[in-house]
Amino acid sequence: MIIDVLSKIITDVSKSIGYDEVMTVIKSNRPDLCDYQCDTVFKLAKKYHKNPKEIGESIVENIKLLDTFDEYFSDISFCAPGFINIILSNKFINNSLKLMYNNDKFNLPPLKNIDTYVIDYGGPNVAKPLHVGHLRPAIVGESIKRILKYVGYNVISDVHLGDIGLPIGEVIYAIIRDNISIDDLNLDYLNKVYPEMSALCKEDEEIKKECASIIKEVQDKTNYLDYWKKICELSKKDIKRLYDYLGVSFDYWLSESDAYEYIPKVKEYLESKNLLVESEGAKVVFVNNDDDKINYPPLIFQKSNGAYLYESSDLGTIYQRMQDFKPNYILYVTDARQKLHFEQVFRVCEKSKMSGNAKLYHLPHGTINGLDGKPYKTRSGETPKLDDLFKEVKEIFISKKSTNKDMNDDDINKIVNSIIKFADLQNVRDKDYIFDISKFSDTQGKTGPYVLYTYLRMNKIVKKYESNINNLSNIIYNNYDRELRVGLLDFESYFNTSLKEFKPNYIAEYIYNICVLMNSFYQNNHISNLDDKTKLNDWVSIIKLANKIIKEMLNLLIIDIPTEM
RNA sequence: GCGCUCGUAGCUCAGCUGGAUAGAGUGUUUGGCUACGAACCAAAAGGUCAGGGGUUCGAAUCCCUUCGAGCGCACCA
Repeated sequence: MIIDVLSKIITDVSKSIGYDEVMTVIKSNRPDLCDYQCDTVFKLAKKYHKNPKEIGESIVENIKLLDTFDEYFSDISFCAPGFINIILSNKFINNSLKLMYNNDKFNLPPLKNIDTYVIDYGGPNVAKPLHVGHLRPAIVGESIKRILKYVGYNVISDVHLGDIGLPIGEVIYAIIRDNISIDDLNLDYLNKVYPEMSALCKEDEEIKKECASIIKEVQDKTNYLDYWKKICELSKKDIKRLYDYLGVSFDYWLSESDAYEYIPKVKEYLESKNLLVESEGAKVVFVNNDDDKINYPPLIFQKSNGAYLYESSDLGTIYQRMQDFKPNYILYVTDARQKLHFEQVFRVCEKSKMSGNAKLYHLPHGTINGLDGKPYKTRSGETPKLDDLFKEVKEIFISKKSTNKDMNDDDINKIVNSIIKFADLQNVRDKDYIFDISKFSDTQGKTGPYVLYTYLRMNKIVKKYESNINNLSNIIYNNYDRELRVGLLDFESYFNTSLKEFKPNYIAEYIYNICVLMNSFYQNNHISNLDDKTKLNDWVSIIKLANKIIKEMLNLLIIDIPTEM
């Protein structure tokens, strides 16, 4: 990476004149002055009790003496109060671009170890239609999965459906109450009765208890199994349909109920480690450590009525994953509000050594809020369905331009997907954001359509003219040209941050930056009718590289490119 | 009560392992289609970085404190 190369050069030179410190180079925050900068001179000044000017200037002088200076630098200078300002040489810029074009994954370094990741995302409950709250875990998870696969990790994805918790007991209660036959059971009924029962159980303790005993019987496989199977079947089909539309897919469609056969094993295991304790009628694991400053509530493994919960099935699932997949990492993409839950589960794994050497991470995502700062609801107080959100965005998109209604449906769906996904994924993963339909249907500015539009108009040029990146000259023709080339070099830095932090927003940011530079280039440089064949080859090559990057990065954000727009 | 997030332009947000003049989008005002696609480009205006204190050569960023918002805390998921 550019930054590593420059850091090493400066560090080596500094060492050679007696300053022992790793010199870190960063992208310049004064692009009017330089491309990259190094601020470590301040540190040296303190360490060696010298004036930063004296140190900085001597480092710069010695870099200028290097035989290889022209390979990398066009200019390097010391700037008060303590910055080393770096301007890259055309040669270095262009050689780096060639490397990106000619190598797989734009010259990302190969992995040292091909680790196995299990990634758990989506996680919807059956019997409930997917609503806007399900959007984030699905696409954030899918995006992280694609990023990990892109660099070459072995990735196993699991939707982990919630199919055997209390809400399902509530729905079965209603089915019996309303005397619905299995054949008459349908999605509309489930959609209606789920929120109704959830409200009822909050009010009425007795009914809640009955629902709890119903689900206990399902867990024990003693009763209601035909209803339960039918509910799961109906829901799963509907959930798959929407995930298909979103481009979200899973290697495994396992669910909480699949974990139940492992719960006795986990129970036995925890008992063998003397971790399972009876408390207030329930079986719990105390997860506090001696040096904890705060008091963590115990993990409830088994309720006093004998039923199991989310915590128990999560532990069962970990048991199953360790046995079947032998992962190095298990990632959970869920709502940030579940932080404490995962802290408890992970602590049980750690105390019991159940997860061996595998690392377990909760990758929280923020909530989609309304303007009031609370989880997004419609005016009537319901959480809007995902189906309706897409329908609405589609309608708004079609009405934006008179020609849009003539587009083919496939292209429209791709653009609608790009609007919603780019609007979502550009947000920092673990922060809440405010949902605004006008923002979620915008096609101008920092949006999916802006990126797609840029790609398509550039792609016409790429298709029209021949080019060969290996013949790239060392000329950079003007500032628009230069800024685009230097901008492309940021790829590895943005990508690696995304990968390291499991945050797709850095990739979205990079794509957008490149598009801004491309549009500016496009508007100010005209390629058609260029007589200069070298210039033509150079420019088409750069655009070709930029478009290739955009296409592959958009795929990591689950955005497909339409044929036209 | 304890804990976790957070407070930056009218609005929605970046920037937070300390560095130069705090950046985008949107909105407002203005200019650009007889040149490869105007879902674009160019420019202007807009900031006591919630308030106060501290550490530092240097603080939106680190520490303390006050105020304000959201979320989580034993048998829901």
